[in-house]
Amino acid sequence: MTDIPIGEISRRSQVKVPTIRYYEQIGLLPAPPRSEGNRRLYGSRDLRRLSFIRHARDLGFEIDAIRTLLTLQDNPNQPCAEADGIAREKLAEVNARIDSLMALKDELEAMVGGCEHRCVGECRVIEVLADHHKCLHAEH
Amino acid sequence: MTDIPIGEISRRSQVKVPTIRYYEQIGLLPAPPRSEGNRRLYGSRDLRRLSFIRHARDLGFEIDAIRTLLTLQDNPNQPCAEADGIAREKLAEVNARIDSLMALKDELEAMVGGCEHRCVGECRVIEVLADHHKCLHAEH
DNA sequence: ACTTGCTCCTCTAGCGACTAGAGGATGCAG
DNA sequence: CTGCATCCTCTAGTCGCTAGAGGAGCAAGT
Repeated sequence: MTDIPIGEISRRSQVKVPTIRYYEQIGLLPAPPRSEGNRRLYGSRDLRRLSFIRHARDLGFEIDAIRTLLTLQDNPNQPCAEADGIAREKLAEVNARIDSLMALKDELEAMVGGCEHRCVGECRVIEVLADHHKCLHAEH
Repeated sequence: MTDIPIGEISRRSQVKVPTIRYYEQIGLLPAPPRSEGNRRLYGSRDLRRLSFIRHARDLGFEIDAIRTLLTLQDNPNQPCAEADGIAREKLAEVNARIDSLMALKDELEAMVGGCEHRCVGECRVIEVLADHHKCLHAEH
């Protein structure tokens, strides 16, 4: 499992080629050795690291948080309070985002449902956007 | 309700001063007349437009969609199918985002709950991120 | 008249996390 | 040996702002 070219590691990790190069550039992925023809050659360690990154990105972790997580992963003898903290923070963030999206969903549903499809002058979508008091939720 | 300076219209519309200037720059808000001392002077029409924009942004509409919505608002004699369509699209998007955030929430909760807080070597947070098969949801 | 302190002006550069494209080198199959 | 896929580096663009420099205008107090 060694000497994997960038295209193949891209396919296997589901991370696009330019993104992999970008990760190298910002120091998230170590620069791999090169072939005689100057091509990057990756190993299975890199594949694991890339999959880790991709998975964490999918879950909405920011690059900086991932950087911390990767450092933790590299020295496994430390207490994991920090990793746990990062995940907890993310969880709180996700919950907040769900809440506001649910409110938004209600509002959009009311907009779409309430419109009689005649002309813009009477359109509820436009009306609601123009006049905040027509909102279901007053918070925002 | 005329000759409102940028700071006041910012306070009233809840849109930050640089953002208002940015909206002018990208042609979302018309350039207002200026005072002798070259200061922007807004009217209540601008206030309504800015509130509309802000509200739509809060609801997650992109600038381009808002541009369309504003054009529609400016000519109220057209059928509103387009505005309705934009709102419907947004609704579908929001629903999709809620779904994926709910999945994410489950996953994060399992991570956080499952960790025994000893050291990184045994941390479930790191483990789950490193190994996709430990996920609750296989889709991503 | 002068100073203080606030608001405003323009301009440029930066953010995050990529993505797109130019222009060229390498590698491999037929 | 000819195509074509893959790779390289480099720069610039995306979106929706945000930050900061450096300066001008304005209103109130002394």
